[in-house]
Amino acid sequence: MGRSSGRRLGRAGIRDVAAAAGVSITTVSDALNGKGRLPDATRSHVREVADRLGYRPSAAARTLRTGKSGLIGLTVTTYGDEPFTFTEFAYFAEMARAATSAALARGYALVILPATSRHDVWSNVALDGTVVIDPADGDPVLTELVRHGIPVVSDGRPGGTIPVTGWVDNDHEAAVLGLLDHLAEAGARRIGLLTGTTTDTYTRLSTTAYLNWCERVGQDPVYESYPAYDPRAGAVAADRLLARPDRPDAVYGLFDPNGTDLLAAARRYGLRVPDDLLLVCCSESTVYATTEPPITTLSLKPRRIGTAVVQILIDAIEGLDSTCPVEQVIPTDLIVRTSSQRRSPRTTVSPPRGPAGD
Amino acid sequence: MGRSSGRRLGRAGIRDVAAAAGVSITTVSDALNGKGRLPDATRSHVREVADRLGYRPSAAARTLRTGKSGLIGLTVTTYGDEPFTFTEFAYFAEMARAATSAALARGYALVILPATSRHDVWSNVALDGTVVIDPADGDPVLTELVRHGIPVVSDGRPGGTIPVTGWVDNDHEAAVLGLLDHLAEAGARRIGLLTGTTTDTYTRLSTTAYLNWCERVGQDPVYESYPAYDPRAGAVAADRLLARPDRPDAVYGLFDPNGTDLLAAARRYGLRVPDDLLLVCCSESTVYATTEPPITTLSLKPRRIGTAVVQILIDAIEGLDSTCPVEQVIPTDLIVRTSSQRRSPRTTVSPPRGPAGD
DNA sequence: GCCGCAAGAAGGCACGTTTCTGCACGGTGA
DNA sequence: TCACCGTGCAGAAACGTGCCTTCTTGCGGC
Repeated sequence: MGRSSGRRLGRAGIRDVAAAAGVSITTVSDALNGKGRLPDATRSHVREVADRLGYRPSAAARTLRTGKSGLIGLTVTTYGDEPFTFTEFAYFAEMARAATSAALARGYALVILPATSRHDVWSNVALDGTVVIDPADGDPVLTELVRHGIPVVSDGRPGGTIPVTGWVDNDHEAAVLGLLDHLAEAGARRIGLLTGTTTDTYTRLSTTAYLNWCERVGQDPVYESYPAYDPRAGAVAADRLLARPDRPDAVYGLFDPNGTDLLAAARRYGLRVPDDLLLVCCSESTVYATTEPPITTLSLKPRRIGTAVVQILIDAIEGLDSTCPVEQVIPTDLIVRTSSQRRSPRTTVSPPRGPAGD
Repeated sequence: MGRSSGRRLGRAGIRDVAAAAGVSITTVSDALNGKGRLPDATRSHVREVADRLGYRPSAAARTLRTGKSGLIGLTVTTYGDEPFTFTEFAYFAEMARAATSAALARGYALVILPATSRHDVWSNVALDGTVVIDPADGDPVLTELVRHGIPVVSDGRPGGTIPVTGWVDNDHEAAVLGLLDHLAEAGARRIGLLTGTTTDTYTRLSTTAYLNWCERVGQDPVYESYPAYDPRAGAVAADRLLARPDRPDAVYGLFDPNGTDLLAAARRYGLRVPDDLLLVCCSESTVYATTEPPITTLSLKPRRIGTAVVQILIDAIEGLDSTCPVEQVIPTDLIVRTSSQRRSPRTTVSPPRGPAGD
């Protein structure tokens, strides 16, 4: 007795609402959650009293009771001890935005958790599931999560043999092949690649696709690698690539800032784009629409990926999943701009061998 | 009896650890949390057993008991129904990164919550405090939070008279005045402004500072406004500004993409930068270091802001706060590049610096 | 020999919710 | 009249911690 109305330390609890409405706790719970069998009169009465008291159910108590927190972890890759990746701001921002939006629409919220967080931080938040961006081979965090039975959906194919709930990814191989074909069609004779030294799946798949393409068309690979997390190293690598004796007449840069870096390097060597050098880079940034010249970009469609990842994850959380892991491939989008469009009318380059389409 | 070892439905609980270690629940709790008076032998024994069982304390139960969740909300402004702001990707990413890092270092995690979320989503997550980015005048969400006694620290001065826990902001007025002085010193006679139609504090303060400066030096204001959330409108507005009969010979753009937009517009009108037009824009993006020419930017130091906001908030949460609201002003940083230097003595192309620097 | 003291550990309540179970009651068919 | 059933609601058991209180025990001082 003294408790329900006497303890006014914190916010109003469900007991206070029950007392004020003259009903039981059960009735309040049922009325507010739309459960049980109650006449509409009781329902509205309870709701009104709850509103009047400013009652908000305790998320912690509800989570404890139901086992569902409504929280989804968003694990971002880290370089050093800093979260996020340096080179893909626009990708991450777009992806996170879409994921946040999609989660919210289904009543979930996202918790940002860098992959390097120690276990105590992870265990300090009740997660219904986790989105992992670009999981590393045998990621210990990922293993731990799966071992604890928490649904995990990754952006990018998981490296090891970890039984993940599902993943969403682009077909990086097809994207690179199509892009290289596009450059060849525009007249490129020797296409170079600006790639990374990191071992993530995206870099690996893209690079091998490039090497395969080179082998198929009989071109010697021309590429430079640099640690993608170091923004300054990108400019240096771009410079190296264009300084080579076997300088390419077209370049594809795997990372977001490569476009401006390559453009600056080209300028430094007096190369005109696209006349002397064709340029494409993978980026979600809109600045490439207004550079001089505008640069052709490959978009990985982060918004579609972010949305798909969250949908799959929440389906799994709510038990709507199929038993087998859900794998979804999102098509990429090559936004063709001036930098990859040949200027001279037509140089007949024998098309290597059109496997698909013309 | 049957309960502790019989119920193997979920993860191991504190009871299981107590049973396996042959001690009481209290002892386990004390041993793992470093409380109570226990000999080191018991402590290490309990820890070992807990590790062996893979015990993770339930975050929900702990939150329910202690009233602390270790979660901090990160409220981002929304345009339409999409979270985040379109125009400030780099700022937001940097700020969020720093905030995440700072929070993590103190054992907290960040929850992304768009400002337009309805109340039920907010109440579904237990927050110890909230960071609000760029609060709007009389923001209902902000009011609600403060009314519920949740500590709130904002990035940017809060608009209304809401008794917020604290805020961190730049001195936008000083920044703009210094920047305009810099342009005037570089030889600008008529400085234009590319500003926004939104009513947020940043836009308002910067614009009035510009108008004040104009009045002080006796220059007619020359500015164009556009809805900052529409990326395409920026290019149009930049064009309008340079198409005016009273065309400025220097322009400051308030938003991130203004640099490339203005550069493109200048090119369109045959204006050379910086010879015919001096250019500065507010941006955290590194692309402006490698544009042609490199563009002078005003950095708002989002990393310092993000860190400061989180520190103030956590201090308040943990009761280390002073009673009065904490206000902290972060100095801005004008990164002078070619675009705002008149009569550059000679355009020496410097090779890119090595990654280690010197 | 008894009392006080302190270390070590256990008992049990409370946090606020959900939900299972079950009671009271009025109407209805047999 | 009685058994039966559906409706409207209440009691109380969890959920898994943290922590306040209490109990036991060994031991030294008077």
